[in-house]
Amino acid sequence: MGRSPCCEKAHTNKGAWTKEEDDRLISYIRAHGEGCWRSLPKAAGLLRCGKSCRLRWINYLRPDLKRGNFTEEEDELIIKLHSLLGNKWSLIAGRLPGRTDNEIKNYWNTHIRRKLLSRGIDPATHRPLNDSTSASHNQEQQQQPSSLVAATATTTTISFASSVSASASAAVKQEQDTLTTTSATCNANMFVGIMEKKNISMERCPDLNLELTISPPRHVDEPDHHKFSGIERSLCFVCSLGLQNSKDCKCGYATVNANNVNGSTNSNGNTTTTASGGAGYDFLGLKPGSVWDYRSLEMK
DNA sequence: AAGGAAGACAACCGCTCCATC
DNA sequence: CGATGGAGCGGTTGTCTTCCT
Repeated sequence: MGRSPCCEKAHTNKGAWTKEEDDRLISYIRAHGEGCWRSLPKAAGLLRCGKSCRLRWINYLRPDLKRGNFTEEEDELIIKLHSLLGNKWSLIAGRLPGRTDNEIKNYWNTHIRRKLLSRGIDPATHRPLNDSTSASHNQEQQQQPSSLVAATATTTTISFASSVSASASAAVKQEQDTLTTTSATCNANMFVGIMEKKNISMERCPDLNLELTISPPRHVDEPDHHKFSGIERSLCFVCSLGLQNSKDCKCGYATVNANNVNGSTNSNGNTTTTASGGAGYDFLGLKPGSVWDYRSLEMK
């Protein structure tokens, strides 16, 4: 296609940033805000590529960054999220306030990978290293149509490695409780479809129970927009993921919601509606009362 | 004390996604 | 609807530091 380079490499500095460059970048962003990274270097008087400026700001200079060592809780959360999301570092970073994707990626490669290996866990699959079934299991999943995978899945728990800390175990237990005590039926095929659409590989969730029944729990203070035509109903799994306008919606929310939106719809047609107040479920640490908008994970 | 190995992390590169024209 | 460009992401590399012999 032959696109132009993002900057004139001949006239840009590379390598470590100097204090002066940092100061220039900070003061410029303080004055003008983030964005327009391509034009920022020139405007700020920096001999740097726009991408380099963006990276320096996001990974190092941003005022809301949390520096210092990762806590044990953060460790376990990263492991848990990685088992769900794979190498989606930006998504994982979105669940760890003050941490950047680059930081987490580096930390994973230098610390957690080794930590898991020492526990006898494959960092890539989150299954025991000597588990001969894991490889073939994954292979089967890749070869089979998703519907077949769903039909043949028989495990009943979501496994986040075997030797997690007590606190992480409690968190997992809480999520499992949330997942298994809800009412509406999750169509396994639909779930696989969502996972595929969102690029979440089923390989990453090897033990994920595809026969889960899943929905937000019922709550006495359920907001009115969950009561379709005045009748209280549970959201289907698609809607619970924040994909209320999806054609995969099975609960009818999409249809009803088209006429009764409590939020906004962006140019993609993706609703950014969230439930206000009321019911609480905590899938991946969502605030009580929120419907999971997948994009909200990208918090940078 | 010196030098090599390993670890840690900042930064770069190339690709993809998405909005705009 | 395809081309284009900006922004963001994930993989990889480079360099500095620490550890070990």
